Parts: sequence; structure tokens; C-alpha cells
Amino acid sequence: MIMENFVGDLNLKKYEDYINVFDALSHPVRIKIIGILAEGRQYVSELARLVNISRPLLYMHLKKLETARLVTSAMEISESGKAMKYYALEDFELQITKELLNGLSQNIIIEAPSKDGD
Amino acid sequence: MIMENFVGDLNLKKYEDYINVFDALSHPVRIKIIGILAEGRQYVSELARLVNISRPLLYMHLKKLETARLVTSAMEISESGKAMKYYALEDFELQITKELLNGLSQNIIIEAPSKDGD
DNA sequence: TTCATGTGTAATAATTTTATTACACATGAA
DNA sequence: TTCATGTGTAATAAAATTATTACACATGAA
Repeated sequence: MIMENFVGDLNLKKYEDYINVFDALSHPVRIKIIGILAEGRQYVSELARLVNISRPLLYMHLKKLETARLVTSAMEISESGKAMKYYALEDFELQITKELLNGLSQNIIIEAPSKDGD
Repeated sequence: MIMENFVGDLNLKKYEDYINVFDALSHPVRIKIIGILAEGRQYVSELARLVNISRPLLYMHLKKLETARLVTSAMEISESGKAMKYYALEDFELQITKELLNGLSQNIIIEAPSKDGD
């Protein structure tokens, strides 16, 4: 079995996929969320209390994490009959090397807007 | 020799260090820069041409990469007598795991601005 | 001297991200 | 019915990032 870039359960292919992950990991609140979800899944309102931010803001951060596929969500009806949305952390293990980034770089083309401000 | 989180030549300790790295890696232009520097060091003006962006913008991106300590810079006087600023890629190898992020998470405290928008 | 090339940065504009506020709607329990 | 708790999102404000423009200054060669 060949594993070019071992990336755990995440299936990152295009450079955009990686950038989504890096972007997702570039904010303290989102690292905090990951830390909490590492202990086990949690529903939104409770997660908001644990992270100490508002629910609307939490949704924004969760969206980034979900886009990066670092977390997944699932709706459930609790015993008491309430709808609960649970978020869970994905399994992942990312190895970032110069070689990987160099490889991604090959697919990136920056189209020229202006060459020099002079 | 114990190596808690192997991070190559980068010496990342605080969660801010990691966030700086993630942030640095979260933009196509910067990945492109890394890809080019992976082939060898380069001076600013030439790098700007290779990446296809303006020099002022390049400086901005280089600053982020340098803050993250993914690149280093050095001034040199060329044979022809011109001052040249060379940028080079650092050696690094980063293993990102749930455990690492969970560890970082412990040090992050989000101070409450507002609990819920309701 | 003028041109081509290198350095650096200040000021501003454009865009995106982050954060807040204010809603609407559902359920179970008191 | 009212309260506490859960869901979701639209609109806006605030802040940060990204991008542009316009400078200044240095060196070697023509």
C-alpha cells in the first residue's frame, strides 16, 4: 500500500482542500472547539457555552471546520423530544512537509493583476 | 531523546506559534512562494516575477511566512554591487494530530464578550 | 545623465473574516 | 399559557487581511 501523503481519514487532494484545513486551524476559537470535541461529541448550544461564544458566531466557526471536513454534524431527537445538532471531530493525522507543499504549489497559478506598483 | 511533537527545525511551543504557521499556509500565494523557495533561495524582485505579484504585496506575504518562521531572509551585496534580499525556506516537518490540537486547546481561553445573541 | 534594476515603505482601497444583534420557530415542563 | 431550552438565519457592524498605487533612494552600465 502506497500512501503518498498520509492524511488520516481526511481525503485531501487539491491544494484548496489543504488550504481549507489550514484556514480552519488558523483561529484560536476553532482550535478550542477541536479541543472540546476531542473529548467527545457535543451539541451546538452546549458547545457554545463551553467555548464561551454566541451561537451565531459558533455556527460561523463550525462552518469553516465542516468545510475543511475536520468535523461532522448530525441531527438527533433527544429523549425529551428536542431536536439536537451534534458535532463530532473527524479522525485525522496530517503530515506537512516541504515536499507536500511543493507538490501543491505546482497546481497553483496566480494570474497577473499588476506586476509592480511602480 | 524525547520529541513530544516533532516539528522539524521549527520550534513551535505556544498555540500562537502553531496558529501563525496555519495562517501562513492558508493562502495560495504563500503556498506558491514556498513551492518556489523549495527549489532554492531567491531574491525579492525575482521572486515577485516568479510568483506573478507586485513587490509590495509580496512583502506582505513574506512577512507572514517570516513571522511563522517558515522562511528566513538575508541581505547580500551582489557581484555587481547591488543590494539583494534573499529569502530561503526553512526546514520543517509538521505532524498535526488531534492530540496536538487538543493539547494546544488547553491553553486557549476565550473571554466572554456576549453569550448569545438572543 | 539617463536607464534598468535593485531596495523599502506609506497611504489607501477592496475584500473577507469575525462578531453582534435581532429575529423566528419548536418542544417539554411548570 | 409561560418559561426554559433547543433549533436556524438574516442583517449589520467591526476588524483584519489582501491588494493597489505612488512614492523615495541606491548601484552599474550605456
